[in-house]
Amino acid sequence: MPNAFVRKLIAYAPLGDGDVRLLVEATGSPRRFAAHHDLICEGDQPRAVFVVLEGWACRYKILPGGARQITAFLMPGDFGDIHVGSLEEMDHNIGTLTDCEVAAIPQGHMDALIVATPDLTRAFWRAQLVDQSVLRSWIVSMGRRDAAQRVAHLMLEIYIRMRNVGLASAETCQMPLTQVVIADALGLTPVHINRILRDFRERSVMELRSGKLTITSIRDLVGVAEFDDGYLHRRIAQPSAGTATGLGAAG
Amino acid sequence: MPNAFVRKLIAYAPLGDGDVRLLVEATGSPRRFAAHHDLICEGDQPRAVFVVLEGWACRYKILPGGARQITAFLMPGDFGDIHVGSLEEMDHNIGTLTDCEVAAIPQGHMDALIVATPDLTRAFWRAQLVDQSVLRSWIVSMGRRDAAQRVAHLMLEIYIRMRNVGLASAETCQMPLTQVVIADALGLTPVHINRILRDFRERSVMELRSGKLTITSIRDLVGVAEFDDGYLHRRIAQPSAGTATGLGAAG
DNA sequence: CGCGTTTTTGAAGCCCCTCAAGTGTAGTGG
DNA sequence: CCACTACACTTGAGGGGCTTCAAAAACGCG
Repeated sequence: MPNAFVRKLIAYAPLGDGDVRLLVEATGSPRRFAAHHDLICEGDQPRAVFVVLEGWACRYKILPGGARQITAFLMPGDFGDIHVGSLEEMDHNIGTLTDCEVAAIPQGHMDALIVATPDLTRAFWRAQLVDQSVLRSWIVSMGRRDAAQRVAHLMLEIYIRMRNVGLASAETCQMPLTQVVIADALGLTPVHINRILRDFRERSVMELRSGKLTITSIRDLVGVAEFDDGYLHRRIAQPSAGTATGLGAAG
Repeated sequence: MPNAFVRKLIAYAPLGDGDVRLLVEATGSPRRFAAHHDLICEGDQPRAVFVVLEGWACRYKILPGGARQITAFLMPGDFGDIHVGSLEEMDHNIGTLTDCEVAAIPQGHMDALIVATPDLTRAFWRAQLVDQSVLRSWIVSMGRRDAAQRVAHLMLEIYIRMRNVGLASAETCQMPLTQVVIADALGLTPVHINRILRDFRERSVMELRSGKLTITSIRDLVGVAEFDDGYLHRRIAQPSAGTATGLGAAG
């Protein structure tokens, strides 16, 4: 079974054995990091593209008051900006949330990998577009969704992303985020996250327990999150069913 | 004087006459659009990369309840995703906010333009990284800054971006956004935006009047926005002065 | 001048925050 | 096996920032 990096990219474009071998070679010397370790900090000069093979990491910024805002989760298979080497310095931090296995692909190697074959090129481009789509989706959540909707939306996003790399079963997946981390991602307080989760648990919508997400009622969760919202306002209706939770990127 | 597209890209990498000619040719047949016109909608298949030469546009999503969230402003010189053609359909809308002059570069042409010369490649890559940086910056604002900070931060971002394409003077720039638009970008209500602006006006911090932004006290505005925040938490302090407002991307 | 859009202001209410304390739960060492 | 510690989770009470609702004033444009 190929690693999560390969599995993620295959979801964006069909990759031949040669392509897969290139990807595996590029991530051939991963390193292990403990939880809460910064891989790279604001102001550092980036030299390589990080690829998370195991565990969870995140992008985040710290504000003067000490508040933290997480801007993205990096789950198995996820990687940093493919062209990050053309920046003089990082404008945010990337740190592990759990114990991680991380490979660092030097920028020069990455540049070659992207154009190695047309399939790989397209896979990387799509991955990049999906990442941006998720960023926009987060902005929409923070701007126009209340706390319950944000939590529901994030949980669905995570569940689908985990499923896309083969790390989710029908109703559950690993979800090692603490309530503090969820709060820092959604722009809320841990206290309020706790109340939302209690409500979801009592209403049998979803449950977060000992690092595992269990979706009790996918219908209710999608309903709360208005997860299918984008489709409602299209000029041309798409009658295809099941697209709401089948997307590569979260709505 | 070259168009805003050229001016923006030159800010990211030095471009020779040949490069400039390629860019001017690519945007040679712009079209005019009235304000409040959708250039492309959610669900549409993208075929070209839009380049805003004059006027303002924005990316936005509409939620089931009818609420709008703007996820990015496209000012003169700004353009859409350079690889958007590898997506089957748009997941958000792009619409004009004012009368606009917009060029559409077909995806195939764009693919060639990006790799035409190393300088152009780097300019496009950096522009893309800055766009993502701005997206992350918006997430930070929505998550961890209060209303006054968000307004101040957005105004500074816009002012600097306008200055980068030569469209700002020492203290002012055109800013044709209504308070409703600002509210839809910051995840607030127009009523509250109005109160924030009144407060800034009364405290002689900044003023928004008849489509023009006037920064009365850049010091106060930077202070309110905590615009320099990122630098405070670097591992290695950078003693260089004046970087706070000299960045290509807003903090 | 007349009309639509934008801006402005007030009053009341709710969502989420802040502060504070208490309850698990896992790991460690005696 | 049980203290002890550290961390995460849980719950309550009170307050504040922003929203909602409503209406009037000002602006821009034919």
